[in-house]
Amino acid sequence: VQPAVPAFSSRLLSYGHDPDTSRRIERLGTTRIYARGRTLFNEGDDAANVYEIVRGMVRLYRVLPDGRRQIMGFLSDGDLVGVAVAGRYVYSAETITAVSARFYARAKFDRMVDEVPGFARRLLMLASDELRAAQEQMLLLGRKSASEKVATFLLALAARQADDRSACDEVVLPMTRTDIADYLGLTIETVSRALRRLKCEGVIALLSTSRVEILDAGRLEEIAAGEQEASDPA
Amino acid sequence: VQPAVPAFSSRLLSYGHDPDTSRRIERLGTTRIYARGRTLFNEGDDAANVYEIVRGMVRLYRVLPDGRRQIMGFLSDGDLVGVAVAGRYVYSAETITAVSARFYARAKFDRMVDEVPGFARRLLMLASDELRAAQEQMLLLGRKSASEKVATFLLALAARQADDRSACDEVVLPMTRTDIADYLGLTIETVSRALRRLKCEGVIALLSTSRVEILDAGRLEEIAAGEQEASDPA
DNA sequence: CGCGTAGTTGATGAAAATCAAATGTGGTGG
DNA sequence: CCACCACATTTGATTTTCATCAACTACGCG
Repeated sequence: VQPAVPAFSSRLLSYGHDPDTSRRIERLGTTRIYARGRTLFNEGDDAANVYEIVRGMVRLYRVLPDGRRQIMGFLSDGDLVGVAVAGRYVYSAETITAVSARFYARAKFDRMVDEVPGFARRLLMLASDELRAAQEQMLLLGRKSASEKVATFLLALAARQADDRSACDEVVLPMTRTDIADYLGLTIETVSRALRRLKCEGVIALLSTSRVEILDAGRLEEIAAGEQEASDPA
Repeated sequence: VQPAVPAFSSRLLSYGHDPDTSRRIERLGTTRIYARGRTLFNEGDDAANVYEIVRGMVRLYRVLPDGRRQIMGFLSDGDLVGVAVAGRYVYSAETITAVSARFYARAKFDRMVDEVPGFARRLLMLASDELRAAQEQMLLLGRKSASEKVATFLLALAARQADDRSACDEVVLPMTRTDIADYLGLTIETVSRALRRLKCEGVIALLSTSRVEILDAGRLEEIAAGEQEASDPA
C-alpha cells in the first residue's frame, strides 16, 4: 500500500505489447546524458519535448517570486516528464544526479498518441497513477506533521528502491536535505530534527548522510499513516 | 492565468465532435439527484462508477486515522470523478449542495475508452489539467502562508464562477469554513482571520458568510502569487 | 590538507493551532 | 410571524509546532 513518489511513473516507452511498436517508439527518441545539476527545462519554456528518464534522478519544482520552492516530485528510471503538458511547461526540471534521458519531439509524440492503438489509454493510466500520488502528497502537505512527512517520504523511497535492489531495508537518499525539505514543505533544519527523532525512537538508523536503515518498518508505517505519532506512554 | 480548483474539470461527456457519439455516450449514463451531505462513494469502495456532476458541488477528500481531513478538490458542473481510478476509490466523495449527477458503469465506460476514437486522448487531456491543478495545490499547501492560501482560493473560485455569471466580482462560497480549511490545510479559525485581514486591507468585502466581493483584484492576485504579502509601508 | 558546501544542533521567534467564549444565522415549530 | 435551537462563524487568549537565526561539525574534493 505504498504510494509512489509523485511523478509520471512508468516504464512506458520501452514497454510494448508488440515488438514492432516498441521498436517504432524507440526509434523516435534521442538519448542524451546530463551532468548533475543541469536543467532539462524551465517553467514557462515552450513544452517542446517529452522526456523519459533512463537512469538517474530529476526534480520537478515551482518557485514563488520570493524564492520559496516546492518540489512536485522526483523522477527516476523509467519515469516520463512532460506528457501532460501542452503549450508551456508548468514547472522546471533539473537533474540531481548524472542522468541519462531520452527525449521525444512533442509533435512526433502526439502523433503516436493518435496512431498507436492503446497508447493514449496507457498514458491515461500513467496519468491516473500520477494523480493518485499527487493526492497522496496533498494529504501529506496539508495535514501531516513533520515527523509523519519524513516517515512517509522514507517509506516511499524504500518502496521504490525495493523494485531494483534486494529487499534490504537500507534506503538511499540521492537528494540533498534542501530538496527533501522543499518536497515535504519543511525547512532543512526540521527535516534533520525529524530524522533525529526517528533515530532516537529506534525506528531508523542513520548510516551516513545519504543512507538510512529502517529498523522498525511497522512503526515507521504507523507514524507515516498518522496513527498516533508521539511515543511517550510513560 | 487562473488555476482551476483541482478536480476532473471537464465538459467531456456532453461534448462531442460528432453528435452520434455524444448521443451514444449520453445513453450509457443514468442521472440521479442527491440531497446535500450525501456520500457518492467512500475511500476504499469498489470503483464501480464514473460520475459526472451535472449541477451542484461535491467534495473529494481523504482522512487520516485520527480524523484529520484533506479535501483534494471541489467538483461542480461538468466535472468528472472516478475516471482515473481502477480498482478502488482512493478518496471519498460527498455532496455539499443538492447535486444532480450522471453515473456510468465502469465496464461500459472503459469499453468506450477503447472504442470511441479520441476518447482516451480527451480523457488524457482532462487528466493533464487535473494534474496541473494538483501541482498548483501542492505549491499552495507546501509553501504559501494562510493569507496567500485564502487569496488563491478566492481567485480560483472567482475564475470558475466567471464562466457562468457575468464577470461581476462577487464570489459565492458554497462550502463551509471547515471545508475551506480542510482544502487549504488550515483550521477554520485561521481561514476566518485571513479573510478578516484581507477585508481590513481593503482587498475584499464580506457581503455575508458565504459571499465575498473582490474589491482589488490586482492586489489579491499579488497576494495569491506570494509577491510580498504584508502591507505595512509605514 | 584545508576549504567549501551540506548537515546538525541549539536558541529564539513567529505563524498557525488549540482552547474557549461570544456572536450570527438559518431553519423549525409554535 | 416570531422565538428558539442547533450549528456555523468570529473573536480572543494561549500553546505548539515549525521557521529563523546562529554556531558548530562533518564530509567530499581539489
